[in-house]
Amino acid sequence: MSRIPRYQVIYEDLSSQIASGALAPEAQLPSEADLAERYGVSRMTVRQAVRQLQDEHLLVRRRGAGTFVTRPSAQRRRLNRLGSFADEMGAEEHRVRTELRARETTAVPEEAREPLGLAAGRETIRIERLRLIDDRPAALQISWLPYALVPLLARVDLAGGSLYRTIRDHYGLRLSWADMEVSASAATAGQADVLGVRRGAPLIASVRITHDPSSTAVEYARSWTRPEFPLSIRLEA
Amino acid sequence: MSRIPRYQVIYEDLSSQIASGALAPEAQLPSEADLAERYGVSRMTVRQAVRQLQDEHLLVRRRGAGTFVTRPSAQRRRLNRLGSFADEMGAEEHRVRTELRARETTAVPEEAREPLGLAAGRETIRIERLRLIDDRPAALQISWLPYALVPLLARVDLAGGSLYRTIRDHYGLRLSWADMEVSASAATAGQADVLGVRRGAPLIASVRITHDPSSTAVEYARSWTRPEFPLSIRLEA
DNA sequence: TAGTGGTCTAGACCACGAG
DNA sequence: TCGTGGTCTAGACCACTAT
Repeated sequence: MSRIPRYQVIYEDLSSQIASGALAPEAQLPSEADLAERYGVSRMTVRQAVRQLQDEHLLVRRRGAGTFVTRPSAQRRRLNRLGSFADEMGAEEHRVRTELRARETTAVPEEAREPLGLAAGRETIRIERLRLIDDRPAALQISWLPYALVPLLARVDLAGGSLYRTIRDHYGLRLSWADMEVSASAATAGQADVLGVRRGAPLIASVRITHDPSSTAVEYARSWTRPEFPLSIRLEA
Repeated sequence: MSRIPRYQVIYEDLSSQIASGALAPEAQLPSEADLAERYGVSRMTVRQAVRQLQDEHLLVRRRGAGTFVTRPSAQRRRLNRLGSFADEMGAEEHRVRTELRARETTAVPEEAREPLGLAAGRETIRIERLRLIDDRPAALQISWLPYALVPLLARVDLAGGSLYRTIRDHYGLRLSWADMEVSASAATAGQADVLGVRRGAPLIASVRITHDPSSTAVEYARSWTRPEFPLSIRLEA
């Protein structure tokens, strides 16, 4: 008795056919009715698999015409995905190192109260990290996580600096989406010292609130990044 | 005979109930079976409406528990989609005005040559605009477009400052995607003067290369934005 | 006109969460 | 245990595209 949904099986089959090239870019898929017959399911089930692939921009449906594999240019790796710092910085090309500067239990700071949905005085885990790229200081990050969601995180080993992997492996928390605000600020004396820039030098300043699949806020994070390490975003129409 | 799908009607009804507060944040919706009965449709139709709202993070479904209204998160300059400046800034809430500071034909600058795929000395249209939000200077933007793609753009009326609409209406160019890099910089004397900040003040600095559906680069643009107008990005896992 | 995807029905059984 | 959302069926008619 398989516990895997049928549409998921179909999704993975079509997905791997696209990845392997068996279904080439621009190629037309069999009609939904055909696919339903081949997989021995109803058309609605096929549609659920196809919709998932459409959401990932691997397939395009054209009413009256058919379903087609998208051109590879549109399949390019999304730079706008929620990922670890190493992912974002392109860890393939550069050596990313993390220096843990502080990890402690503190009352939730004012600025994080509302985003995290915590009452004043509630405890959080505060984690301050310096990110280095090719041994050069690149970004200072401070995260606050509700203590109730990640108890004892202050004592857990942070796997290679990846907070996301740690809370997934230790607490089963999956991170699903984040709202991020990006601005600019002048380096304070403390930031300047840590990041190796002059006081008042411009930094990329950002605030991020990360949520789990049920939209519970899991992390409030601020970061300051040297301008030589810009953020890359791909925007689609 | 209505040509609007029923799930769309349900979607809009629920959507406006959420917007008006009739369905408050954290509130539980009636069950899918209930909604189906109320709207006089089958459950699958209700699910289609709810899925759409879930995709937009307005609702959260929890298996075994119910469907709930999401807590709202601040809406700022949304950057997930390629759109006009007014779109990004949320033109409903704020008055966005554009001051055209320069429009001329010039040789392609060095920095834009490779992104636009132009040989040295080729001509471009250069457009410099100041964006004001509620009459306060917010961003300085300079765009270069290959002359060959938009001949005589220097003389065409720029509809309310929307370059995108103008080149679509006059040249049939549709913009499909853009790569953007966001960083920070210190205001030069000229930028400081135009934007009303002190020289050396931090600004959000970005570079964007916009493409048409066939991936031809249509625009190379730099902009400097005051930090009170941060960019907002939603990241998905 | 033939074939495609878009919408929709009226059921069904199952997995999960809360009390 | 009971109510919820998750999955799935076997049909149907419609809107649209290509020929």
